[in-house]
Amino acid sequence: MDTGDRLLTPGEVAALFRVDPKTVTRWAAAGRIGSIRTPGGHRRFRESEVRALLEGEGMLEEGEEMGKSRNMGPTASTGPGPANAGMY
Amino acid sequence: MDTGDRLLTPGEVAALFRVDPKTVTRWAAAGRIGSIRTPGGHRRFRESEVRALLEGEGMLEEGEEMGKSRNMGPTASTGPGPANAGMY
DNA sequence: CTACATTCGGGTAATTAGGGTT
DNA sequence: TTTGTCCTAATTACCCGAATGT
Repeated sequence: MDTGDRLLTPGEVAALFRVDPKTVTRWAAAGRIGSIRTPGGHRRFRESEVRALLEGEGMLEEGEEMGKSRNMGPTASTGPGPANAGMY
Repeated sequence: MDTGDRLLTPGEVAALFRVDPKTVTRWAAAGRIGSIRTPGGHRRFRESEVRALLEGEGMLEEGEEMGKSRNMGPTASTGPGPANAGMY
């Protein structure tokens, strides 16, 4: 696996997540995503980390339509579950 | 590989379906539509999947109305079919 | 050096999530 | 069973001027 430590700008990450670049900055400020700062203060993000966040819980299970059984299974957090701090 | 399609916000999908954003959120929670979560917890939907759901009603003719018989037999499937888009 | 786009900061609306109810 | 509306809290989007990167 290529570590792919290519650095992405806030605008690139924002386009991938369909959010505002300012939002990506807030993620970095909140510690939800690692960031590298340039000497001038701008942020850069690792592509590998961004991709991991994108596919973290997107297209895993896709099988349904089989009976409407309310499967109260355990919360299967597949993959690197980011510590959700926002839970009231 | 990279799906490379645009992401839609719940409000966008709700406007396409003429429903409340809350309903779209319920669809995602029920697993009827794939969703990508931002680190902040908000959902984003793939435009290709949404369009497939919007126009996918025409290729399968399933005479199925709103549930009047609440008899959930073994073959009671309320759905147009497995719209699996996960091809890796 | 100038020119342009982007990204800093903060501050304030708009949207979304979640639960419960009709 | 599905959808719509109520609420509160969190997240996100757009506003500005100033600084940074190419």
